[in-house]
Amino acid sequence: MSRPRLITEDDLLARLARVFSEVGFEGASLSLLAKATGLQKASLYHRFPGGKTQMAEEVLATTGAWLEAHILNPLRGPGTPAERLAIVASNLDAFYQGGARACLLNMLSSPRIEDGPFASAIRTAFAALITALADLAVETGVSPEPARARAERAVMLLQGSLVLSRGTGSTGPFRAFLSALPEEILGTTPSMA
Amino acid sequence: MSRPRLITEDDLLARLARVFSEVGFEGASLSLLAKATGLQKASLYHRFPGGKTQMAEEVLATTGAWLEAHILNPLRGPGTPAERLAIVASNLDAFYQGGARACLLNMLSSPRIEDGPFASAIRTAFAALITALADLAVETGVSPEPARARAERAVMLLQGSLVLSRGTGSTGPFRAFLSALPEEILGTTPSMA
DNA sequence: GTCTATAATATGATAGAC
DNA sequence: GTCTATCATATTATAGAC
Repeated sequence: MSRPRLITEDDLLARLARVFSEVGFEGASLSLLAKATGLQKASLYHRFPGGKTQMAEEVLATTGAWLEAHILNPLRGPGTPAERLAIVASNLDAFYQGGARACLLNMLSSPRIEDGPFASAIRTAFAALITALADLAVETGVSPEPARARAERAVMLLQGSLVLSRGTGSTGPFRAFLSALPEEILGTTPSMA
Repeated sequence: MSRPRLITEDDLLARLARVFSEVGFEGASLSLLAKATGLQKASLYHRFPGGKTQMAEEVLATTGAWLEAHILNPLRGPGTPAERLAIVASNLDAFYQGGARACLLNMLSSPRIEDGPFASAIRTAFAALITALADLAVETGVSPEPARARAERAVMLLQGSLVLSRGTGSTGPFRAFLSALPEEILGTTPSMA
C-alpha cells in the first residue's frame, strides 16, 4: 500500500520543466528540483530512476506534447490562416508568460552534448514547428522554398525574442515577435478588424 | 620572483569565454575551466580571486571590448552602410564560427539571476548593439522608431539563428541570418555586384 | 605564477523505514 | 509513494611549497 501522491503527474512535470527552463540542465540541482516540486530527492528518484537525465527527457517529451496540442494542431486548422496564427500567438504568449520565461529548447541545448540525450528531441521539435509553419504559408499560396524560409525566420524570431527579452529584462522583444508573427508567415499585414 | 606566464592574458580569457559560452555559468566547473586553460585550479584562483564569478565577469568585459572593436566601430564607418554591414557580418561569422559557437550573452542569461552580476553587462551589450544598428539605419534615411525596430529584429534574428543552429545541428539558420542582415537594416536587397 | 595537497561543502544517487 | 539517513564523488575554494 503506497502513500497518496502529493503532487499530480502533470504538476510535477510542469514544475520540473520550469526549473530546467530557468537554469538549464547543469544548473538544475536535485536540491533545486526537490524544492520546486515539494518532494525529497529520494522521492524524485523513485519516480525517475534515471535521475536528472530522465527528468529532463520526460520534461522534453511533455513539451513536445504541448507543442503538438497547442501549436501544431491549431496550425492545421480549422479557421483561416490568420485566425490559426492568432490562436498560436495567444498560446505562445501564455506558455512563455509574455516573454518572461525562457525556452526549454534553448536551455537544454549544449554544444558539448551535441549527440547527447536531448539533442534528438530538440531537433525533432524544431523541425516539426518549422514544417507546420511552412505548411501554413504554402496553404496561402507561398511556394515551398520561401515558405520554409519564412517559417525558419519566424522560429528564429521567436527564440531570439526570448533571448533578448531575458537579456534586456524587458518583454518588449517577445511582444514585438507576437505581433509580427502573422506577417512573417502570411506576408501581409493583418487587418485591424 | 614569479614564474613566467604559461598562457597570455588574451588566450586565457578566450579559453574561459569558450567554456562559458559552451556550457553556461553553472555548467562551467573549475575542473573544466582548468582543463581548457591548461592551468590548475589554484592558478586560476591566483588570477581571479573572485573565482568563477570574476572569471565570467572579465570574460563578459572582454566580450564587450570585442563588440566595440569589431561591431560597433565598423558600424560607425568609414565606408557605405552596405560595406560596413558586410564587415560586421564577416566579423560575426568569424566570432561565432559560422554559427557553431553559442553566444555568451545567451548562455550567461538566467531568469534566476535576473539582478545577478552579469545582468548589467548583458543589458549594456544588447543596448549598445541595437543602438549602433539603429543609428546606421537612421543614417540611410530611416526614421528613428522603425530604425530601432529593425535593429531589434536583427539582434533577435542573430540570437535566434544561433539558438536554432545549435538546436538543429546545422549552421544553415546562422548563414541565413548573415545574408539577411543587410536587408534587415537597410531595407533593400544588396546589389549582386 | 604555478603547483600539490587539502579543506569544506554540494552534488547525484542509494538503502531502508514507514 | 514518501521520507530520513547515508554514501561516494565532484565542487568551490584555500594553504603553503617552489
